[in-house]
Amino acid sequence: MPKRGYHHGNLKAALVDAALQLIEQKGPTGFTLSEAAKQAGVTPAAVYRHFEGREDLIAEAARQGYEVFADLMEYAYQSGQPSALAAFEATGRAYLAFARKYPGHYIAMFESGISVNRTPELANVAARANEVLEKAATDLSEHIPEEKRPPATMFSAHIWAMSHGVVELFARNSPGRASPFPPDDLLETGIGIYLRGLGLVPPDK
Amino acid sequence: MPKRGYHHGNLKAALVDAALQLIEQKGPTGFTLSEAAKQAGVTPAAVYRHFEGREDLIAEAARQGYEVFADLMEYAYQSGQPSALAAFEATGRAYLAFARKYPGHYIAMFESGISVNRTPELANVAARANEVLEKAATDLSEHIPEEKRPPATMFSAHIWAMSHGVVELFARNSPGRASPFPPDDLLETGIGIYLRGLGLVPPDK
DNA sequence: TGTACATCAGTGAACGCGCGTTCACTGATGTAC
DNA sequence: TGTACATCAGTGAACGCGCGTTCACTGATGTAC
Repeated sequence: MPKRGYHHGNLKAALVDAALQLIEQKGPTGFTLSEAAKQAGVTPAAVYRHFEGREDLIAEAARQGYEVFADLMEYAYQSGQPSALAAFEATGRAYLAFARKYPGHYIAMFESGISVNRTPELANVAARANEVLEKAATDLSEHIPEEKRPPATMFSAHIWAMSHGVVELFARNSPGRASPFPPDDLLETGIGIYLRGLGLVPPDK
Repeated sequence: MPKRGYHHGNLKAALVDAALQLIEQKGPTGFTLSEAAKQAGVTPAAVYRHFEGREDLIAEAARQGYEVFADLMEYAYQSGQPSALAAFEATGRAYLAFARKYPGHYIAMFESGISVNRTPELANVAARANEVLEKAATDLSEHIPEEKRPPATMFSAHIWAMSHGVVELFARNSPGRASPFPPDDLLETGIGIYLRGLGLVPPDK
C-alpha cells in the first residue's frame, strides 16, 4: 500500500472495494460504513464526499456487480454461438463462475436487500443481465416443437432458480451444510437433465 | 390480548412468535432481541430467563421450523405412497408450501446464518428433514436403469436447489423483482421437466 | 385453613459499544493572471 | 516563474440512538407443615 497524503486519490473505488470485502466476509449485515472507511484508511465522514450514505455505497457495489455480470453473460452467450444449446449452457456456467469469483458483488446484488429499482441505472443494468439469459432461452426454445414449447421466460426462470439455489445452498460454504458434490458438477448435471427433459439433448448418455 | 400480571405465563413461546414475526417483516438482520421482548410485553432482560441470548432465540425458532418442516415432508412423502413418483412430487410441493406458510421459520432456518451444527438437537432435526427428501429421491431413482442412474443425493440436491431458488427469487416478494409466473407453477413445471429428463415421466405432454 | 418460606419469573437501571450522520474546520490541489 | 485564490477532499469532535447484556432487586406463585 503506497503512502498517501491528505488526499486519497482514489477513495471512491477504495470504499467500494472495502465494502465488497466486508460483505463477503460478514454478510450484507456485517458490513458497516465505519468499518469500510477504516479499511480504506479514512474517517467515516469522508465517505459522505462520495456517497449519500451506507445504502448508497452498497447500491454502487451492486451496480458494478451487475455490470460485470451482464458483460460475462453476454460474452458467454456469444462464445457459444451459433449453437443455441452451447450458448445456453455457457450462460449457465457463467452464472456460477460469477458467483464464485465475485462473491461480494453477488451478495450485494441478491442478498443485501437493496431494491433493483432503487435507481434507473441499477434497474437498467439488471435488466440487461436478465435479457441475455432470456435471449439464450428464447433461441433454444425455438428448437422445441411450437405446440409443446414452454414460454422462454419460464424456462429461464427455472435455470436461474436452480443456479441461484446451487449458489446459496452449496457453493457458499454455508454454515454446517456440507456440499455433497462440487457445485459446478451439480449445476452442470442439473441443467443437463433439465434440457433433456425439454427434448433438447439426446436422451441417451 | 388478555391482561396479565407480573408473570407472563407463556413467555418463551411468545418470544419465539415475536421473533418469527419480526424476522418475517425485517429479515434476519432487522430482528432485535429488545424489539422481540417489547412485542411480547416484557423487558429485554426477561428474555434471559428463557434463552441464553439473541442467537439462542433465533436458533430455537429455526429448530421449531425444522421440526414442522420435517413433519410436513414426512407427511407428504407418505401421502404419495406407494407411488415413488407421487411421493417425490408431493415432497417438492410440501417444500414450497412450507416456505410460503412459515416464512419466518424459513428465513430463520436458511437465511439467518445460524449453523445447523449449533446444537446436536438442531443438527438432528435438520438431518431428519433432509433424509425424507433423500429417501424420496432414492425410491424414485430405482426406476431408472442402474447404469444411467445418478446418485440419489445429487438428484435430491438438484430439487432442493431449484426449490430454494424459486423461493428466494420468486416466492418472496423480492424488492423490485417481479415474478414472471406463480411460484407454485414455476416449481411444478420445473420439477416436471427435470423428471422427464431423467426418463421418469413420459416425454409426451 | 393459615402461615412461613423457597423458588421462580419478572423489573428497571445501568453499562459500554459501535453505529450512521452532521458540522465547522483545514490541508492540498489546480488555475488565472 | 510566482502568487492569490477558489475548489476540492479530507479531518476530528460531537450527536443521539438502540443495541445486547449484567445486576441486584422484587412481586407472584407454589408447597410443606
